[in-house]
Amino acid sequence: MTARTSPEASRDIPEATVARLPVYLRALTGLVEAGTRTCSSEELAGAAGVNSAKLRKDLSYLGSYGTRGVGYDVDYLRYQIAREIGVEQDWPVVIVGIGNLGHALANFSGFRSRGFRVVALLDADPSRHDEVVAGIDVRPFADLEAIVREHGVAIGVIATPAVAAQDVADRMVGCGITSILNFAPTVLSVPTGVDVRKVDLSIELQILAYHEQRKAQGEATPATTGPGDPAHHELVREETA
Amino acid sequence: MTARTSPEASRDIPEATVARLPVYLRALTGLVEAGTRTCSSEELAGAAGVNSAKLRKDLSYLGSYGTRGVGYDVDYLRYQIAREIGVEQDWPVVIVGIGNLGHALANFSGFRSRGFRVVALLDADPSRHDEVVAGIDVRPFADLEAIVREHGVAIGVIATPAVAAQDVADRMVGCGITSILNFAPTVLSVPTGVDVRKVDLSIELQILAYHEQRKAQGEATPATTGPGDPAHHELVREETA
DNA sequence: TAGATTGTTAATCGATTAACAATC
DNA sequence: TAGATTGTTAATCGATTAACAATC
Repeated sequence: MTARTSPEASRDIPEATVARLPVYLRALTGLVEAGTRTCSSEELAGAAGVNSAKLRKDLSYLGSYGTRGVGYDVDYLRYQIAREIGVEQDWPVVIVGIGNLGHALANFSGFRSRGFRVVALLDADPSRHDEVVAGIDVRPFADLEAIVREHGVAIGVIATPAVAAQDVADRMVGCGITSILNFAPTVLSVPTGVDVRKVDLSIELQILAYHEQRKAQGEATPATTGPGDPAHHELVREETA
Repeated sequence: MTARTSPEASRDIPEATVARLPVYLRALTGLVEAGTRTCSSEELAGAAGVNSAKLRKDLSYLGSYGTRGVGYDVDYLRYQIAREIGVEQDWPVVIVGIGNLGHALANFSGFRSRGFRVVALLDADPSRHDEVVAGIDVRPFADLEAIVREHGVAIGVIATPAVAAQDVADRMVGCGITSILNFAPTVLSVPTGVDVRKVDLSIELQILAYHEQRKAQGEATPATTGPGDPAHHELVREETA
């Protein structure tokens, strides 16, 4: 791997901070594109949607990349965060399951610009092996091992139906993949040392529904109204105004 | 809204617990479908991918729905959690932005079974207004207000490009939507009282990349290897085995 | 009654935040 | 020097976990 420039600074970054670094990176990229050379923690925090105390605390885990009284050099800080995350280099990824969602993921242009390169699309369904999606051939799932070996893939994306996901994960782990992004609505079981992150549409919506329900409860509650009922809606409107 | 059966039990559920309730709900639905009548916290926790102490603590915020020495009635607990989340009723949602991702979301079958009903697909691009996606007409974005009023929509999904997302959010908020699920890679600014949840592919992958990079650092580090390099891959494989 | 399992307590851990000394 | 802003401290808050009394 690339030589480390600041070997000790990167130890033990809290997980909550790690999850925000990509947000800061994106905000900084926006500032670079807007031609901004320098920014304060206040400005950057605003762009990232956090408060400035949290931002400064987060950045302090990486090192001291700002200048007191001045702020941060946008481009320099962007580079340092990208390096810390590890996206100065390109990570090869495979996507398994080329249904509607797999199509959308394969066509997602943000991959390339943000440190990732889709090296293969795999699907178990032979009828999809003729397709070319986003300029990439869809290949049989059986090719997984060969592709992972050939490209040194460490990150896999699962976009299959729920029933297939555990099998796909097992095969991925079996051939050396140690990070999985799972879009299938299942709990995956993987050995220690393998990271799984989950993106789940229903869960996100249900979390919103929970809070929405409670907002509605805070209002006057005519027994006959509810979400989906136009009368209910007017109440929501008042609360928001 | 529907009358509350246990008015005091649902106050102040911690956010971390709220985020896990949908996971428990899904696990319970799986158990119901498998014909399981009763389960212990240990079993349910296993199915949900958490430890049993956390599960019991979480459930304790809802009330006492288990029986000591016996466990939980699967169907009864499933109902109580669904009611608590608010998905015993159907929430009408609109999806704005019918590109690749919007297509995938519109076709996502889990909506219906999990408490949501897509009542409209909207897109600003007139060339898409002929399309029918998942049996639903794609309509002009200008119809948003009328649709929200007609169906009492409280939850909106944004699947547009990043540049359009803030405008879409403003319009949604303006016509009474108070919960937004945002797939566009932008920080949305919304007034207090409006909930936004964000799903961001690049961020998830970058979080994985960070950990992946650190796994690689723990190994022997021949200066010339890195991810994407087959030699590197063999090292990853050893760590996982 | 004996065994099993919940619901709760209390200790621990991690994350957030405001305040401010350091310093440009 | 005076004003601005970082990096850090310390207090607070929230989440996790193990242990166990309650009780079926």
